[in-house]
Amino acid sequence: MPFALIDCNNFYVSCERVFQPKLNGKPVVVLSNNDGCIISRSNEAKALGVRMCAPWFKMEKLAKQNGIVAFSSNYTLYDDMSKRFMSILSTFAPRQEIYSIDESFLDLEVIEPHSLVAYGQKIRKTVLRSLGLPVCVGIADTKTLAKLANYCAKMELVGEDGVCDFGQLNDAERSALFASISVREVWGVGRRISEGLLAMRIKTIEDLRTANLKRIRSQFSIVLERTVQELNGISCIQMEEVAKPRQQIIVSRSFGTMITGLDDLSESIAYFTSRAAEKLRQDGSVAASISVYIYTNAFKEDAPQYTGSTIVQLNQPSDDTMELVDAAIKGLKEIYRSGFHYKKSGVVLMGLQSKGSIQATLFDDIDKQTKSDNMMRTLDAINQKMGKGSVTLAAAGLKHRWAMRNERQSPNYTTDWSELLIVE
DNA sequence: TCTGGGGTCCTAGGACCC
DNA sequence: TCTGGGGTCCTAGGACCC
Repeated sequence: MPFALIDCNNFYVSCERVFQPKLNGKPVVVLSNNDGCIISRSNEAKALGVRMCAPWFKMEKLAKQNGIVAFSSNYTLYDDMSKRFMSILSTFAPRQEIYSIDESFLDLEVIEPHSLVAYGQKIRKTVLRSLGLPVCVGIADTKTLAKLANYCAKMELVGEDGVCDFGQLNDAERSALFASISVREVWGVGRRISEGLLAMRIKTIEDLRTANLKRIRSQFSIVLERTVQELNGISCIQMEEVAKPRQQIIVSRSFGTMITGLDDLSESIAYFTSRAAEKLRQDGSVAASISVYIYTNAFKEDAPQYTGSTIVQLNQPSDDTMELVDAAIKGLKEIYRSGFHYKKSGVVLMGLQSKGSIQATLFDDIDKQTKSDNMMRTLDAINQKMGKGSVTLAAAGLKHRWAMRNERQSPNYTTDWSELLIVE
């Protein structure tokens, strides 16, 4: 029962290139929030030795020498492109699991085994033609293998034109292929686990596939045991068509400049909490508690370091921005210490539950609750219509001295009429 | 000067109870 | 008073992912 994994090549870079085709064939990178480090690279940038997660300030010289074009990340654009991508894919299979912003599993059970490769090609061509994004397709009997087949397609190890179907390989071919790839490339095997595996002399994917299951279970966990099963074609990880409701909502940022005062920190916390509360209401959820944290810059080893964090319980689960901000500021005051240069702060909404499931009796003051709901609905409606952050709490401030840098951001081509691409 | 942000799941260990 | 085992629930931290 074959799964396909479709993954966009260098997704963020490819999104930028759709609107600036002259960048095709050129080295391009996209930077993280705050223009901190590199999170997406074109193949040409990879060929120049630009590493994933490399700090941008260390790469600027190389960039200048080689004409690397850098963009600040534009999540509004990427999210919109992602929605279009997922919508196209949904027409190719009865069941789809959206796995990340640029990856999706499809259930290809209904496709004849001998025509899977051609079907994969059709998916590729359709996405490229209608959206301009290059993708690779991996096809196999389990999700773990489909991820691996996708990797093989991307690296051009087997398959052709960006499609790899493991069903086309016989046992000997598969073993030889797996023996040539590091175990680190397996979905679910990260740095620590690969180190542990190495100590057991398990280096390649073939080593892991043929490893003793009981030993894997006892030395590691049931998770890795399932991975080994999946490498052997036994499907243990099912498709999840309906996204589970989120368990927590995090909003955090590094600051564009160091800040020291409680006022600036309070502004940032109020602002982040407002954003988190918006997401919470979009999900139709309420939070039972909120965690607040602040960091100094760990990279500045000679500067005094401090991290503070705390969790504030709400009187009752809430989705009201003002209540959440009050709680967050209370938490911040507990953990704030003067005399430090702060680099980052953040909030986490926790204990999320569906608003509908909260018993009416919990809302002891119905009147107050209705007022709050109306206020939040209005707030969200205005911000939706007029743009993010049009109406905010005074506590979130206007100066935003802590705001992140994003000096190289592209326009919101697809979501803002005033930023449409102009063809000259 | 300058080093991302947002998630999930599992496990171990402590608190508490019988 | 001490001793013991077993169960549940919660939380913190680790590991992983994109």
